[in-house]
Amino acid sequence: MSKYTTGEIAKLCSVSVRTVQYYDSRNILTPSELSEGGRRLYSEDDLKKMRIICFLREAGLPINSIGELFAEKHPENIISILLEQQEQILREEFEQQQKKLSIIETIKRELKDTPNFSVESIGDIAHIMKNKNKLSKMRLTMVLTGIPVTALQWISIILWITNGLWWLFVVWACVAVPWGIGVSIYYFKHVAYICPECHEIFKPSFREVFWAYHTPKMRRLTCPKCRHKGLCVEIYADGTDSNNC
Amino acid sequence: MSKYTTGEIAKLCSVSVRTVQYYDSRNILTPSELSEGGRRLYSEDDLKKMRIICFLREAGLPINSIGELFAEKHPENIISILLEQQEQILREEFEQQQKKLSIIETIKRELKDTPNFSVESIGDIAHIMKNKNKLSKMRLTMVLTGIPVTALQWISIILWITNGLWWLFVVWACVAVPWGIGVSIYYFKHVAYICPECHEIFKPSFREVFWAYHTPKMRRLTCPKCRHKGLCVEIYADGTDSNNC
DNA sequence: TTGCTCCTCACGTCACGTGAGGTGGC
DNA sequence: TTGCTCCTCACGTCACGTGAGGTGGC
Repeated sequence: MSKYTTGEIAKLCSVSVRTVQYYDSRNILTPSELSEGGRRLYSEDDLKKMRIICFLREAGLPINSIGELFAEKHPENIISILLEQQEQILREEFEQQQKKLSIIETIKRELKDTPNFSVESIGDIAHIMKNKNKLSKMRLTMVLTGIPVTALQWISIILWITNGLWWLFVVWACVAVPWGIGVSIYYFKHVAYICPECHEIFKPSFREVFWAYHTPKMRRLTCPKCRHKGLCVEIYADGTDSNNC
Repeated sequence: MSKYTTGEIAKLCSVSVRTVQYYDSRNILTPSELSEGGRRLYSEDDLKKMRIICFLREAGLPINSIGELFAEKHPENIISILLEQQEQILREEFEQQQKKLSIIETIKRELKDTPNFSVESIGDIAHIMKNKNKLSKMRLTMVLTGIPVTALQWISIILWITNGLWWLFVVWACVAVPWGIGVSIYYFKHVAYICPECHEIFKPSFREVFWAYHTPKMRRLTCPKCRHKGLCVEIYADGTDSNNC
């Protein structure tokens, strides 16, 4: 029966000598024999065990778990549990990776598109990304509540033209006008804007918002802090004032 | 200008007080003021900076890099480099994740399919996974070299039947027989088998391999160590003997 | 005065890597 | 005898977490 030294085991398993020594100190794999000079001597079975340990480590299992596995009388019983746990952990890490990548991609895109990009712009991106879901949720809700109102509008118009039924249109108007005002105020209360110059987050007056030129995601406003006038990105903001967003 | 304490900054950025203190000690974010009692006081700008730091950390950037970024006079120049690096790292980690997951999936599958699964079986799986590519590469090479031989076979048969051209078939036989023997020996030299009982890796005699019942990936053989007779998984093994595989 | 928050050490995490200084074995 | 390998401390990594024991500020 051939015996292996620390260095031989290390080479055969493609790890460092230090790793083999470390596994001994942690009682993960203790050599089956010691030479008179105190050197570790590993058997063929030790080598096989080491190969299994390295393989499980490649799967990301922590050495403590591997140690427990081998200490167990019936390792078959706990191995499936360990594997399930590990798979769960890996899937969670996977989601984290996706998040990180999406942050990097977003910053890279802004870096390309924004002419005078500064480090502060990253703060703006953070704000936009974090409240993106809330903002689109709110926008979607508005569109959905708008559907019955719009439906009533068309029905009343058609009936007016075809049957001369004018009073339904009046009903619609009585509903639509307060609805429009209410929705606008609600929307206005839940958004804020980021100044591209000084990166201040501010809430302009309702009148300014109402009349300002805008694209789906931006609006031309004047920053109350630096007086810069230009397109400001719209973000979601909880009611009240601009300090708690 | 309002001032924030350590705890307030921590709460606003969803981190621990310890993290805020740690960033100070590492000179990532030092408070712009200290109270008379020696307490950290952060300004509005500090808060903004902290938010950017936390966001970059969410992207997985190491705090040292973030610190260097803010120390730079023109951070715009190095941010894209940092992002590229980080993306590279994430993509590599991603590949690692895939590898780990595939290992776990493979063990789980074997755990289901193998009736008397033991920890040693994991060593077999490691062997099979590691040499899978080499084995399928060798098998593919054999199939590819077989194509011209088979083509010649059919051409010679057809010409014999249609034109009575018998000598081309003789040529084919003179090529095919040595080719068949050569390929078989080559293949035999580059495979070994794993005993499902004692997990020994062994190379049986050519005759036993030749006559044994087999499936695409297994062959019914007798293990030289434990004398168990059963289906053994075929694996790739470099020439010579079974010790260096 | 009483909670609450904050302060600074100082050690722990995880799986080793990296020397330092000394020794075994061919 | 000379390289080479191996041995054991002991500290470093990374971004904090977790007490301990003491103090500031409402």
